Amino acid sequence: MKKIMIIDGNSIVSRAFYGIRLLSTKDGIYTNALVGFFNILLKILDEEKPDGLCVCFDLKGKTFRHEFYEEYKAGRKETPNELLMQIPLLKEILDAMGIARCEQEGFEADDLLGSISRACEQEGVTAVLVTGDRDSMQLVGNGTLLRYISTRGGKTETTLYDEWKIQLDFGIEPHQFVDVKALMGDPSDNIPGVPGIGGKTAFALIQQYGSLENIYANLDAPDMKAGVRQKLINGKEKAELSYRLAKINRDLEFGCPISQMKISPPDNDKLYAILSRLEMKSLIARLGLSEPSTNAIAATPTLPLPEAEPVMEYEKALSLLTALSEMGKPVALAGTWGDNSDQKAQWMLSHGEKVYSFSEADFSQEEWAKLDEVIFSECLKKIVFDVKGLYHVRKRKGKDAFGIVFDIMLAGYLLNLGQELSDIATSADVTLPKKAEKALIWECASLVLLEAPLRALLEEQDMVALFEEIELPLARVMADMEVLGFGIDKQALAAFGDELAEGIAKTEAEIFALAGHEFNIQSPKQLGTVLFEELGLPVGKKTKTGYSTNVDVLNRLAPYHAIIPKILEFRSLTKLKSTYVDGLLKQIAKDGRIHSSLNQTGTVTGRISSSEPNLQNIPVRSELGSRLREMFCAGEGKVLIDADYSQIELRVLAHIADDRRMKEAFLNNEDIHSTTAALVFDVPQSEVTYEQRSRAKAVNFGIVYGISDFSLAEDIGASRKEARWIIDRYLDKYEGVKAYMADIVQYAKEHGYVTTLWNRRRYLPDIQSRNFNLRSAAERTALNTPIQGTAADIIKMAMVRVAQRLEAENLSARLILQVHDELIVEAPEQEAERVKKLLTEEMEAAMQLSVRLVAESGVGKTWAEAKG
DNA sequence: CACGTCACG
DNA sequence: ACGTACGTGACGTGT
Repeated sequence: MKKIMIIDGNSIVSRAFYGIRLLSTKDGIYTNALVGFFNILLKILDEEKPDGLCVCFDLKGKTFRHEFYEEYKAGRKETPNELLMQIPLLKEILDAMGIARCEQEGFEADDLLGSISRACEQEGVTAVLVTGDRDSMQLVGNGTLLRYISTRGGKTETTLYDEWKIQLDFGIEPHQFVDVKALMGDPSDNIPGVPGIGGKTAFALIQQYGSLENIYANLDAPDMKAGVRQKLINGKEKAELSYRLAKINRDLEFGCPISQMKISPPDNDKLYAILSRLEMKSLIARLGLSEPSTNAIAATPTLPLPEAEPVMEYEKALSLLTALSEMGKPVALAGTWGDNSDQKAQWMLSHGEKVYSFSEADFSQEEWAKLDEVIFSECLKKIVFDVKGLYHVRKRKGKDAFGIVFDIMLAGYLLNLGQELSDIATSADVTLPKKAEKALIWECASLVLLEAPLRALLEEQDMVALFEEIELPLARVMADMEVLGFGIDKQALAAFGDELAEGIAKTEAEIFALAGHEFNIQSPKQLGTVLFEELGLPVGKKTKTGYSTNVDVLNRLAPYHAIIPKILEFRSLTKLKSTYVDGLLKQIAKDGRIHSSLNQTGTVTGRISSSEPNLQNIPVRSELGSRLREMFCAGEGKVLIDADYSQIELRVLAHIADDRRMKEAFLNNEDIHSTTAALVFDVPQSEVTYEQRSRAKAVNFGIVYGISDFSLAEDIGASRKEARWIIDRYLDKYEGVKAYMADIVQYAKEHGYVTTLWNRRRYLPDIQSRNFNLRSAAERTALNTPIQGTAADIIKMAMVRVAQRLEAENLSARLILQVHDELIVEAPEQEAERVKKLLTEEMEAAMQLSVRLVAESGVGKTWAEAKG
């Protein structure tokens, strides 16, 4: 046997349990953890294709508890009975499947994993540990790999760790996890750690000093913070104890020889009986149990990983690159580079059969410069993973990259296949070579295998234009935007922060006076106690954990007590200070600007998202908050040009729904909310009241989101009946919209997905659900996604067009930010008028709809001014 | 780490 | 009869 997979049964089954909502058979046997466990197991078996398999369990007296042990629950979180009951069933199924189990009285699953993998290392067998527990990271190395399982939003994600990946993700060696845990402790494992030292400090200390021992040997080091030093001194004993507790025992007799971990054929009849009793039909089908001759979990041969062929001779390298360019078929490109410019680069290229490796170290400076130029030239067509990341790498070196024709990450995003290379391959049914230590060769070999199948899928789903005309060129534009960043007036921002701090102190004092004592206003729990128990205010909404104290609730309470407006004021002030002033100050880079990250593959609708910091949610609606936009400014001698689409989502709706009245309103340049009010309330356009217009506006928004009378009533402060009447009137007047709402839901039910005008696709599995809530949410999504997503397509197209025109016209103005329906360009003052015109033109021409797209623009030194 | 809250489109 | 609008990201609290 060459490779064995060792599964932490307890960890995986509990991940599965919490990842899937409670399911039960008609006899009331819970099965969700079982279903989830086998989904995960089959998925990773398929990916890893090991020769042997073993599932470990710990036996720590965790058996079924009767209800009179209820008091247990009051304290620590105990494993719920619904999960415990499924564990014996799991073992039964594993036995029937012929999968080895390993459990030793008094041993933790961790120790079993550690000891079995140690035995594998001694026998030269690769051990792949499968667990959702970070503690096992310490076991990685010497041929032991770890597949870390996490569940996010019901989806299972797996990450394969070797030493290299651990170093990359955590910045430490695998064995140093013991030292880190000794410092930070782990309450769930009763490991105390050093009091006052959390994860961040622990990792930083170990990264700096290497080990616990070395930290204590260097307590007097000048860069050791005094507070940390004191905590370390006080907690020395606890640290040493924690170290012993955290270290996984790898020398246990686990009483189950590795040779017996071979996967044996399942007992068809027995397995069939158990699974049908548990109503796990899809597993029966996946295991091919109706036909006992087939065995779906048997290992199938896997692709060999090619050896990398180093190209070290300059002439040979050049002729090889020329040959690859002339082949006409794109080649995969993967590489490593240092963050420090003095580190040598290594690039790998592959056309499918071989992987060629080019190391900077093998060439003279001149030779390498030439090779670098050829590799990144337009003639050599390349497939990469994360093209935006590549542009950044190149920029850091002062270089560019041309000829990138395919990005597996972007294709995986558009095709809804997942974020990581191996997820994408699995979802696209492409077999990759086994992932080995040689990560770069693997990546390069995998990229080239994925290109053709993904391109075929893009063609099949009519997304080639979206990919080639929007997303791929957009990646370059976004990379430029990230590098440019947004200028900010640090002094003004800090001064605003001081102003807020004064206001906060004053408001806080007033609140304490009104409440009669001090408390933490920022704690919803404490605030709830003060408002609803001490002051006896009427309880409106409740949350899962207590009283709701959100804005809506507080606004309703405003008439009852003078403390309420003060709390609202406090909330808005602290929000501004902590999230915006303090948050933004922390993010100002050395160049005095803010460089947020723009994520091209993060949203389900096709929008871009912004983070660290998020510049897409800078306040604008409140007067005080919008002062922040005065701090966002253009550089010396430059101005900002801001343009936003007017009513883009409703225009898209008018087009998609092909609604006669709505299109007419836009063609006549009418105020859409007034028109809607006039139609719904049956008054002449000129006599629409403020109140009517504002209600109509809420309905227009509501329609785009997939309205319900309840929520509309909530929003406009009307009765549910009244809201119902308004919606009905609306849909009678806008017949096209009414038909669209029915049609799109029908479409989603038939196809399982909805699309935008550029064929961006979103799958809606819940549209078939028998659960009313899930189904309704999916129906609203079916309504909203084509609208929001098409608007996203349009502004992305506009960004590409704007960037291309700026370049074509030799202007030095550049896009610096996008906020969903708004683009911000920074330009030298003398370019302002030209750019303003160009910007609105390109935004309006980005897509031809049956109604005009309209963009409105402004120019100013600050964001506030430009938007005004 | 989950939750509540709130900022934006 | 159901429970209640789409999509994001950041912060602070508390388990």
